[in-house]
Amino acid sequence: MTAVTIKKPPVRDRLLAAADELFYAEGVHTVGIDRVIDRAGVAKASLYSAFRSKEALVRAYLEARHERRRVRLLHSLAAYEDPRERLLGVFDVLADIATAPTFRGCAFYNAAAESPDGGAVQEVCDTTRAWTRGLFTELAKDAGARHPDQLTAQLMVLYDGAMAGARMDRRPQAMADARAVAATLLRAQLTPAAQPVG
Amino acid sequence: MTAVTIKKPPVRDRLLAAADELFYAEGVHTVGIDRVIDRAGVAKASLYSAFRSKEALVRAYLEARHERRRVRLLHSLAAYEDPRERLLGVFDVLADIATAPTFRGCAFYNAAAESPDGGAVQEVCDTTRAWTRGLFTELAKDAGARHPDQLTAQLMVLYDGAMAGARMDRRPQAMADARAVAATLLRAQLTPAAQPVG
DNA sequence: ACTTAAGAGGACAGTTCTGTCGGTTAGCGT
DNA sequence: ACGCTAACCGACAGAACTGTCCTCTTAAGT
Repeated sequence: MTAVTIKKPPVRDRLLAAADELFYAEGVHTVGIDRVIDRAGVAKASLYSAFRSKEALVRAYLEARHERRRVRLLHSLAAYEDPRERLLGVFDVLADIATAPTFRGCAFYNAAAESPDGGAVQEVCDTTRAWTRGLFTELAKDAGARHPDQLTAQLMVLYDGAMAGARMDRRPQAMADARAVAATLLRAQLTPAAQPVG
Repeated sequence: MTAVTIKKPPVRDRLLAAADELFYAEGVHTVGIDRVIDRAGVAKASLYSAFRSKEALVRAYLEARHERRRVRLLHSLAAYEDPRERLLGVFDVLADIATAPTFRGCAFYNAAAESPDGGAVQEVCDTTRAWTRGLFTELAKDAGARHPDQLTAQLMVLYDGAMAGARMDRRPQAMADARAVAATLLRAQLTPAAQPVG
């Protein structure tokens, strides 16, 4: 053996790519293993050697989604100079995502809708949402918000609502609506005249 | 025949009640017919005489949900005098709904997440959302909003986001967050100083 | 050239799902 | 008392699903 570097065959990647397309487009429960291995061009035994079970594949699919979105967001936001623009830039990225013809809403919410509570899916969702919340808090602080935690909670509502609305109404414009609301909220948190919300 | 009034046996109601609990709690695709008829205490043949197929049962389940929510909303909102309070009252109703231990987000979004696009589920969702949108528009006009259509779009984002956030984070407080944002938006649409968002 | 391991392909078991059908029981009006 | 219908029970067909296992091919390393 020549000090093999843990060996990383493209089998895993092909499986994840196939799972990503199918699971997102039709739901993790609707799509069976056979469909995935067919599209990946992989034997069933190979799948079960790469992943313990279908649930493990679903989990990996969601984690890969999260990682890609994380990178994309951070990369896009890095281009902004003004911290307020940067915060609103999140919704510009979402608008981009929602215009894709394959867009079908939040992969995590979708998976959670058809998965048992307390399972692996919920775990990944919690992690993902915690990261998003942390991002918003950071952005809110950088933008000079007076109540970053409150603004974070409100931005999460906008984030979730924009994703859900764009999906259900097939209307990417929902992202712009959310962005407009976010701009209003941010302005209110910077203007000294705003009163605390009760 | 004694001018039978289309006959309405309780079988259908028991089926719908069982379907409501199970489909909402675990997802329409996860729950099989056998589980439904078990809980309803109904024979399988009875189910298929009352509904053409499982899809028809799912559709009826969603339509019944919509009807109940419609009645509940209209009834609750009728108690308000001030039209602005009435608009925000929608989110108070949602807060009530989200505190129920069985709350698991929007039944329509959940069903859509695991159903093929363009099917019966999407149809019911479209109808439901159109009604909700109409309600918001009406409330926005009554409240004296300057741009009712714009406000409606934003309220839809808040509605969707509150439902999604409360579900994913197991945090009914998201409804209050959305209400606070709605109050800010409404105030901005009434104050002459607000500038158009764009 | 030989060895070895990875992966394709597919059969298989065991379960579960939807939808249908026959046989039987209970209730209800007449 | 009788007949009719609604509904229960269960068996069944046919398909689809997850996960395991076995065989054959292929490619890479020595």
